[in-house]
Amino acid sequence: MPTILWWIRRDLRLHDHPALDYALQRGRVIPVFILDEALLKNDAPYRKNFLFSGLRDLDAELRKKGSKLVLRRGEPLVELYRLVQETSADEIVALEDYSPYARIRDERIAKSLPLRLFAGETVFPPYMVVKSDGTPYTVFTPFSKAWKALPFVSPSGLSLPERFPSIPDEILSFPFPEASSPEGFLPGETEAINRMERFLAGTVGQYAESRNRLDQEGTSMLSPYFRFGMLSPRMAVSRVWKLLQEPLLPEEKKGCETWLNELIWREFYISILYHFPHVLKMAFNPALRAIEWRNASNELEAWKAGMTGYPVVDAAMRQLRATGWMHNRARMIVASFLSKDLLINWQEGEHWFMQWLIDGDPASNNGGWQWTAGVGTDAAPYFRIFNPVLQSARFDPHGLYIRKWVPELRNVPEQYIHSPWTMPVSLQSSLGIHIGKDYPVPIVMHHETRTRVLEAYRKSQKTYTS
DNA sequence: TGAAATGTTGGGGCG
DNA sequence: ACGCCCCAACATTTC
Repeated sequence: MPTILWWIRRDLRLHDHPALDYALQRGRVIPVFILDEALLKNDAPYRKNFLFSGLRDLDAELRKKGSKLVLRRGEPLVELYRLVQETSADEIVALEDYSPYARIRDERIAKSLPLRLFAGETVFPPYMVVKSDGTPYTVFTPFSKAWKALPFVSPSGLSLPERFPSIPDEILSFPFPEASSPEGFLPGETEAINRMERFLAGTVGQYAESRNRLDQEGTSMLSPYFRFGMLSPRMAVSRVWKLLQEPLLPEEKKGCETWLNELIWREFYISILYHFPHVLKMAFNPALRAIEWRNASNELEAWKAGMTGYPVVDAAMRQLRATGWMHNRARMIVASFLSKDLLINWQEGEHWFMQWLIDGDPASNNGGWQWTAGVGTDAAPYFRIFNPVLQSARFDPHGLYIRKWVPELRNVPEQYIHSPWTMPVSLQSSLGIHIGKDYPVPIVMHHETRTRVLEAYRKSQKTYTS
């Protein structure tokens, strides 16, 4: 009976897993995770904690079935080579990982070891969703049309065996690193599936509207689970397709379609990064690569710390630091503020998000930043500039989100909560909140920065065309 | 998956 | 009654 190493990377699940299904059918499965030493450095603490506690959860699930997760540390190629020798494995299976780093790594490994890859990070692999001439889509709407036209196959529903093959004790396995899962995000596929079912049973009905509300829990909050493959995207799409076939209120139908679209956006950006890996280094739009970004480290620091003087921006940036998560609408607002109002290179924000986001993923994060900065594929036109005060009033009408994350403004009346610097001094005194002392004066004025950024973008375009 | 600037319309106050 | 002005409300265009 052949021995097969199941190399786990960003697919911490047992359900709907083509590589695992294959391995279980073919022989004795040894689940392995290889901890790259680079991962142990002191960055991305929330994401790392979520991953580590996710590994523990997966190990616990495997132990219930008589197996376990073998944890190794070091260079993947070296460790896999050793493992193949130790276990006399015949084959290594894994899910395709489409990030540039992973593709290079896997290609190298496949040259010297029997590595067999299966699709599963996305519903459709990025090389499948292409135009008839084979070139990739760079605009979302045609991409999503082509995506929806591809033949969708629901997860096989293969039931997993009660018992997995046991793992011989002599296989070296490191102890799991200490980690506690970030607040609000229990790790693991059971939690992921429960969350999705709760979402589909309720919230999705108002999703089209409520997903934008900063003061409500209107989003699915599933991103960390997709990030680590604790939830299969194909499973999610299968569930939402099924729901769409049931009789639904117009609002519910709209909610389901909007959520499906979000799942397709995820695949769109995975596809963009797959076909255009250079977007990690520069703007997708060549005409906007020559923008003269401001070098304003004090303003960048104020943005990072949530001390810009714009309550909605500060609330969001503090939420990120405190929890590792930020509401999607808030991500757009703070990204627009950094790139447009402060005219600071969006890549600074991209890196900061990767450092702190529990769901940080190069494809979605880069895609989102390029979109907001207006320099990416199918990007918001660069002159589409968010007014942080209007966004705040529209999506946090009573200032509840602000009050939660910027407690020094807790008692500011609704009328002034989005722009506290407009409070009369007498009111500031009676509330005991002095703008400039207890909470910052805005570091820039939006109406002034608008013209500045428009000029900078225009200049880059002009340089490019001439 | 905007917002600001500019243009148009129509009702009401008023001489 | 009529024209004029103001301005809010809405529409269009511009960035």
